[in-house]
Amino acid sequence: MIKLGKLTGYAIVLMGQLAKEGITTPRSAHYLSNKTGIPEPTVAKVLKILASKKLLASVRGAAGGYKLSKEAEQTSIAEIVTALDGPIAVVTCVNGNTGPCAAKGLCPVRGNWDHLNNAVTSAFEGVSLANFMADRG
Amino acid sequence: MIKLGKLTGYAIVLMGQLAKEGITTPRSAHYLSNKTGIPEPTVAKVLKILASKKLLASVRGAAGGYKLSKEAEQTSIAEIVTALDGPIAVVTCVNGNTGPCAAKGLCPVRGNWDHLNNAVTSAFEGVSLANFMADRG
DNA sequence: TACAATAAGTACCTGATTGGTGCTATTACA
DNA sequence: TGTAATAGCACCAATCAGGTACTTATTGTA
Repeated sequence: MIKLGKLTGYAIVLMGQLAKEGITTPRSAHYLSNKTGIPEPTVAKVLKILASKKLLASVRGAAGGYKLSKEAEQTSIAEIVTALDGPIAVVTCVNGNTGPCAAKGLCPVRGNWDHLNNAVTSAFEGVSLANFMADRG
Repeated sequence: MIKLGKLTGYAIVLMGQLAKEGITTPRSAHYLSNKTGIPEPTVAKVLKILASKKLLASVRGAAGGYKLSKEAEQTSIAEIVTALDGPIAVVTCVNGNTGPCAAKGLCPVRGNWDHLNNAVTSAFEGVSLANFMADRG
């Protein structure tokens, strides 16, 4: 189904929420859980990952929380996806990964996966978080 | 990881092999297994699926097998992916699917997934099986 | 100085998805 | 009539992702 992980979906939703709220004051996991309906432990997990990848800035201690580390226009969906699901790769045997591909020498299309991979990657890079928020009533 | 299913990878490899061999005589699952290194039962399964989706034409009986139902130029990767992994959808809550999205009313980016989805879909549609075979030594 | 609120980090459990296998029926050719 | 091949099931097993819990670290406030 080519689907992204659920967590990636949550990440986009959460960052979308933060984009709406602005980047002034940090928001806690508890607050964002209420706002989005995503279970709090899961929200916390996603936010931690995003913070570790520098997509969110964290403020520790009482009255702390998370906020966007840059404007919504500057953040591409590709960055969020990469943070959650790792590098965008449609098949496991793309370049570099020599081990598990049993059909190494036989694969008649070997080396051409990159072509497809780049197409998908640029599709994600072409959409920013701000694009996501744009045409909404 | 945005990855396609393994079977989808096999499918592209197998169709690539058939493209190389031409569409004259049918090739058996046994033969294709030898050629590609993919285990025979798995090859059989993938070919069955591709045939049921009309991407391959099957010939039953002795000396039977599978061949491409159309030229490699006419077959997009999107068709193969759709046959194996179902419709291309990056998240489960894209339009129509109302049930499982718990954040229905809350989701701040609701309705904008299509944007992303279309980008990915056209990326797959833009690559044909022939493209895959093209620049190979 | 103590306490409360909150993020950071780690580890684990569980359930769904998917890859893989096997069996039986059916078809066609020699 | 026997053999070679696909068709169509149903089933098993393993991997992986989602979710949860627990502990530690940090900061503001009383």
